[in-house]
Amino acid sequence: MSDRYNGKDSFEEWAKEWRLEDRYNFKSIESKWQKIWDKEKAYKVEIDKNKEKFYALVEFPYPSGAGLHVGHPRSYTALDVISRKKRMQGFNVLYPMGFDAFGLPAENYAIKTGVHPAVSTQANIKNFTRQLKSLGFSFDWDRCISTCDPEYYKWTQWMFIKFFEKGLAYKDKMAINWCPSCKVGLANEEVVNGCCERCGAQVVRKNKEQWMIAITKYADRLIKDLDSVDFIDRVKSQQINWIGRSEGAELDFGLTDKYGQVLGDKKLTVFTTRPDTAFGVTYMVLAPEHKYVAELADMFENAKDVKEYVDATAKKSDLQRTMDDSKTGVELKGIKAKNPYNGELIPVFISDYVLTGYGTGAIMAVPAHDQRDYDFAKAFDLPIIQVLDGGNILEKAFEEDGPHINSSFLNGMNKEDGMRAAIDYAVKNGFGRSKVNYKLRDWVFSRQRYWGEPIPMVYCEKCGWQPIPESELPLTLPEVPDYHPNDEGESPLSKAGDWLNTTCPKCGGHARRETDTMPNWAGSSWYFLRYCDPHNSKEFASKEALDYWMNVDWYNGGMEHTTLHLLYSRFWHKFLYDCGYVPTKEPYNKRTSHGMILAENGEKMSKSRGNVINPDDIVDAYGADTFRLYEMFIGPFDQVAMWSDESLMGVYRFVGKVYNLFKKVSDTAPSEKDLRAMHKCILEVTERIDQMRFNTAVSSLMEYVNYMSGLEKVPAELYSTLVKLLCPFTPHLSEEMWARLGNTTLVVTESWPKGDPKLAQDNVVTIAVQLCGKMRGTIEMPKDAPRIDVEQAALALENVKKQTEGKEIKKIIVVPNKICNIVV
RNA sequence: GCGAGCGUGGUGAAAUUGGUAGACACGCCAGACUUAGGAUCUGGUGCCGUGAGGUUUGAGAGUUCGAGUCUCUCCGCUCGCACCA
Repeated sequence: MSDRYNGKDSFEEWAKEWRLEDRYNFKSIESKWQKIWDKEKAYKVEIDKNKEKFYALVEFPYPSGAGLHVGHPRSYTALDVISRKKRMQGFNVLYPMGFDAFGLPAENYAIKTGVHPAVSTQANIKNFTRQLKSLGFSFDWDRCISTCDPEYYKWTQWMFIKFFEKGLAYKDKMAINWCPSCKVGLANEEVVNGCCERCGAQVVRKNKEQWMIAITKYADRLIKDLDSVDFIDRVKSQQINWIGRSEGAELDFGLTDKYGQVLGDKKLTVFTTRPDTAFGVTYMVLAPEHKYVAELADMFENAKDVKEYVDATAKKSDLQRTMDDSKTGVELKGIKAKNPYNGELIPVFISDYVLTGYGTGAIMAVPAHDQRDYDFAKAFDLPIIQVLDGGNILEKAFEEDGPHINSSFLNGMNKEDGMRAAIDYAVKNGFGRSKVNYKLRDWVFSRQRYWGEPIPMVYCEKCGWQPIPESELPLTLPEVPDYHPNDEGESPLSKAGDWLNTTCPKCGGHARRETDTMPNWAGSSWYFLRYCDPHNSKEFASKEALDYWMNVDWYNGGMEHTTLHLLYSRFWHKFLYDCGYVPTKEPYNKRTSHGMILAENGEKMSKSRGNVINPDDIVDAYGADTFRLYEMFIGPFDQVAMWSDESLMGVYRFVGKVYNLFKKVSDTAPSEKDLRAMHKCILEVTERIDQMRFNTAVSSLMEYVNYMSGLEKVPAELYSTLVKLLCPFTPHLSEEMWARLGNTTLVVTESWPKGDPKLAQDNVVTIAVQLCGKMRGTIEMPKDAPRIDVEQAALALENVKKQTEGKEIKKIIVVPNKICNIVV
């Protein structure tokens, strides 16, 4: 145990050293205990069925070249505090860390420097690991994983094959979001305001063959099962919003030539949430990309205008298309649509305000009750028929509810009855059906880049797309001559020579490998499962491990992942559940989210602004404990916070105060008042950690320390309780002071103090005295004093006497131990 | 436009959920001490007023013995989605 005694043989010899030294030397203290924890594997965890488990999870970082950001430790420290406290409370705590290691930056770095992504990624992982260890997090490092490790991505590929086998992964040629700067296709979730989430370049449409995963099949369950989990509200509502479920009906409108002659079996199907307004339809609109625009082109009298408009739309970016809300379009002259409710013939237009990807890419326009249709009708001088009573449609569309008018059999009905009647009529007459639509699209899963998981599929002329046999997994990344993607959207893997050619696993004939790779969201969709059993080479995780460790009890991460990683991984997990590979329907019991840390002036920290704070510098100058404690004290955990060097100093002073307080520790017995302060602090800190109110937990500790600073001598019991309560926040300092108190155990494995509410209460209370609700003074009373005593004491106050003189006292309200309010 | 949330000192923020507003910390002011350090310690610090006192939680109203907290109206801010039929 000489490590503990700084190399000295006994406690006494070591004590000689620190009794002289009165400066808080965080450097030697922190490196000393980090070494001891490492050596004793203080945070290693195994399945232990005699203990209740607790699985705490934080989002694993992408190991960027820039290293750790001050934002990372906010989340990591918070769950480290929770994990450490749970451990001290006797739980078997799994708190793992790993690396989400595939991604574009490593590849772009390779293009610039020629360094293989695997090499730079490994170097970055090493640096991140060093940084994380320097902060004293209680991760079980034996479980560290990396998504770019073939032993890991073998299972990512295996799961992709399961998606394919179940028909949920399919290849489709479709218009996708293309980032011309990253030269890569993007999922809908990766497009923010029409721009690439990663680089900010404007996204364009590109027709490409893509692997897709049918997340929309799970849309309803992804909404419904939110009821069974404890996620903060803004996460739930954002996910529900993103999935965008809306109920309505699909209606088929017949198509005719301009004389009303029916065009064979061509039907124009639309989705609407208000089929009950069908009597107000005065025209139809197709998205310019709608297949009928090409199929019926011969019939258009103004084919040239139509083509011009279609071409012009194709050139517009999504952003341009949504920014401009003036309504443009072209009538398809030569055809008409027939309203199945009243048989009327109405004109058909194309316009870019109708989106190709939502519903059927065609709408029935009800200008009286939809502002967009209204604007279009005004621009093209089309009739507007009001079918819901109310508003003033001379000015604008009436979008609220009112009784039906001008609507034949619907007249007089409210919305609910009208909807039912309209759909019943459509079903009976065979031109419609009720239908649920989602904003959520299937997941575009192909990336035309090198540094990702190869998609384990081959194409055979005879057999089509085939998965490679399981025995060939992992399909490792081949070497390529260069990492440049090209503008045609071909992956660097298309230059991989021999690797491309293989045999078809079905017929044995020639086959060619898929050259696209998976998105970086693939590996992170199931990493929490691998942590349960990270070294298993036969399964992605054993049933025993999954049964014991799942679910994740508490998952903290950024809001920016709500409609990306968090949604994808819930979907992925549900799929594995359906296949019988995981025991639970949802992966995470509880989800919380931390606020961002901004620079001192409230701006985002960024390299270009030059205002980035490097955790290494803070640890070097003030120590990990101060850094951790400061990040917990900086403000409400779920809100944005501004970095402040001056506030950091305040916390540093506090930590020094705790260190110096040790010199006053003595064998004296604690007084009743001392115990009150102690138990109050225990109760507050315990409760506040559970509620993630870390900033107020820290202020409780500060009050407790201020109390002790006022004492001549500090009873050892008070100080050792402080050391334990501080342990989740400042584990190094706590460990050192615990040892100096003469203990030979590790404080991180000690038990959490128990607070006694009875001992925390004072037997004298201060009661506020009010006159008509206004504060007039306070009185000291024994706790739970009888009402009559309180009233008398209150009335006896000088101030009260003066102001009640000659007035009638109507009533006196006494709130026990708090308030006495006299009403005159 | 739709959805979620917020508004309290010079600053970051507390407030046991309807019961002494401003805990804790930063900053500032005054003082002490010094082997001048990123010091440390003591006291003060919402605003107006020398004072007694008055006043105060974005603005206004309401409920209540009592409102930062509940209700309504308005103003302002943040985040997410957004021509989603």
